[in-house]
Amino acid sequence: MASVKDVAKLAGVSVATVSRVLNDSAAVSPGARARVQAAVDELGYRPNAVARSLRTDATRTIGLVIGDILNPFFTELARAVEDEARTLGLSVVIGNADERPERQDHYVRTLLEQRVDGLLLCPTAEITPLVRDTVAAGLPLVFLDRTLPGLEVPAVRADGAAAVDALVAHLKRLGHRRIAFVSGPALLSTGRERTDAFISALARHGLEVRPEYLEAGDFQAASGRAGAARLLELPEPPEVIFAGDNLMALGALDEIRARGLRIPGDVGLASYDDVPWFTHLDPPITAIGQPVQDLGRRAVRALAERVAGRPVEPVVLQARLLVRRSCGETEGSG
Amino acid sequence: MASVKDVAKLAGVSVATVSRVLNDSAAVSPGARARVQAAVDELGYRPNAVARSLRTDATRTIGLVIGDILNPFFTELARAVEDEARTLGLSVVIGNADERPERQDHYVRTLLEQRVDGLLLCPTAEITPLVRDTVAAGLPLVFLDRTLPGLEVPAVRADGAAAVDALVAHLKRLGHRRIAFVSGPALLSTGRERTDAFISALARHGLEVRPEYLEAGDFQAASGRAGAARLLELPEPPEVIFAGDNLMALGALDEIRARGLRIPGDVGLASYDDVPWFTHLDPPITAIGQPVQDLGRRAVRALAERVAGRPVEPVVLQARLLVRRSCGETEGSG
DNA sequence: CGATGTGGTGTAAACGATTACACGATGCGC
DNA sequence: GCGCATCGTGTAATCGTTTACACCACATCG
Repeated sequence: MASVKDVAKLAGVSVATVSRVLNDSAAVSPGARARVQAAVDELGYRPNAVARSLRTDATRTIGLVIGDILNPFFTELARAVEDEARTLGLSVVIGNADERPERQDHYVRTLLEQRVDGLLLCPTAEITPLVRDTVAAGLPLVFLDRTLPGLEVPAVRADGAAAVDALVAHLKRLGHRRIAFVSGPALLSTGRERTDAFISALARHGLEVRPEYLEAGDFQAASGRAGAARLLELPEPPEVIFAGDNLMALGALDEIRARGLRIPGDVGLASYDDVPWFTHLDPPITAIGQPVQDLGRRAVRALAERVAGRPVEPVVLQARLLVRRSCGETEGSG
Repeated sequence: MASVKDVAKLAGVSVATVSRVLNDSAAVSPGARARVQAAVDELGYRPNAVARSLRTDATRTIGLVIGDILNPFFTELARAVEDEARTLGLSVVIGNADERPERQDHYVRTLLEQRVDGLLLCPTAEITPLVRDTVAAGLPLVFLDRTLPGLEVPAVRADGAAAVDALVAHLKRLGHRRIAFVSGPALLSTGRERTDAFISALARHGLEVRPEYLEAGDFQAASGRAGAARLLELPEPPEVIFAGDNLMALGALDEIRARGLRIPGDVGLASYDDVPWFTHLDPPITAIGQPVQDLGRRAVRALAERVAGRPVEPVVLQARLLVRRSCGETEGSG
């Protein structure tokens, strides 16, 4: 593959001039510029980003470590990150942690070795030594969707407390009193926050918080199904099951269907996180939607600021309730 | 960030020895090895992959350019590719072409500059000059899912002819005669193949191929919806709509629902490509499933072979029919 | 007319790793 | 004790860029 030396030779100039033409970094005479361009075209020269990165100590690449690439929430998030990065001229290397801390660390390590300019991390579980070291080493880092307490790292996330409150209000209006929640892992900030939001929303609306209506899941479909099964076998089963993420909602849906129960007639279903196919189910699933596009874009911009050495504030966007028909019909909508 | 020089100084050896310890590339005395290890740990040294790549002319990174990251088929494919690559110690940089040739080329260009060791490409539309040049330049390349005719590039893909035939047989057995197909773009090999398979399956089963039952779509949901709308407004609408991919099936589903029609009572629906939520719909959607995991894994292995300089044969796996209930009940299953 | 820019260019030193080559110290066979 | 292989090590070149620095030619200004 042709190098700047080859281009220089063919154009009859020095490598410095070639580099100057390629980067517009200094004045070059029109003649030299034209000859360099011609040589570049003739040789099909492509700058070697590896060499450039070594010299400039910048890769124009960021890393994105997500929780689970098969979770449509993260897929959409990755897509948004890519889009924004591309407009900024950055490449994105995606690592799929598969919700496993050791795999998260694997990718963080690899990305570190690849010398990404910055890292977008959706942390899996608690702080690992590697993450702590990375922060300490001063690599530009931004948490996305999830945060880790006690680290000086800005986070870009969505707050769902108001939306959860609106959901509980909606359910109460429909006459429901017995509402169950299948939570995410307490190790994850999103897991904790959603549970807290649910509990305080119940309290605020004067509904009883029954411990047996709190099922612990792990953001995967199987746990949603298992949680739903336990809830539905309670002597007094809940009127509505609220799942802490879309995968657990899917699991709960399976279990409800497998038992031959009807939604919302026999039991209502709601989900944290909205995914496209929720609207295609019968009935469509009531969900709490996060501004995923914005989350991704803002995270990239925040990281770019950090890479440029500027301080950034945490970003908190608002999730919102999307009322559909899976918890019962609202007057006027059926 | 610490470099080999720092490690060498701290360990009291030369950089060559450090490198030898790190790569196990030659005999090193136990004492020196231990001192190097200690220095590495103390400094938290991480090798700079950028420098290493420059010197060794290998990045241990492959590129993957997919058609549309929001299409669950490609998401799953990307996941499989990542998994296999990881076991081989390779990193994957994903580019999302969004089904746009210019965006595909953008990523190919970037990946070329990043000097990936090889490229997995799900080509969007016809051969672009860049792709032709890339092949000519000798970069290890493997086509995945889709192929481009006339290029000396091995492809890893799934053949669906038998599955489409089985689908038509299944539909015929259920008493259906009027079967419509919403095709993918004829520019894509997968679009063409599926249409051909459909037409010859009809012929083989003695069913009429009616031109008005062939709707041209583009693998996106909107075109599936539009195609279904036109089909359903025909004087003699089809008994079953077979969509050329999962997104168009989604669009068709929307249109069918919007018209208040029942599946399969009023019209049947089948889809090429299976996605997890098909089984969660009511009724579950009959689909043709591709061995996505295998496709991804085989593609990575084929590319690794090419990178190693060994020739590889094209790989053709078989898609298979997954009978569910969206085209009518088979005896014994309802 | 000499001093002082300034525009255009080239030379060579980095960046951080790998590795060819050279070299001294041992061990071994004869 | 000599020759020779082997082991362990260090020096320095190299990969393909960018860029500090030096330089020359020319214009401008007092």
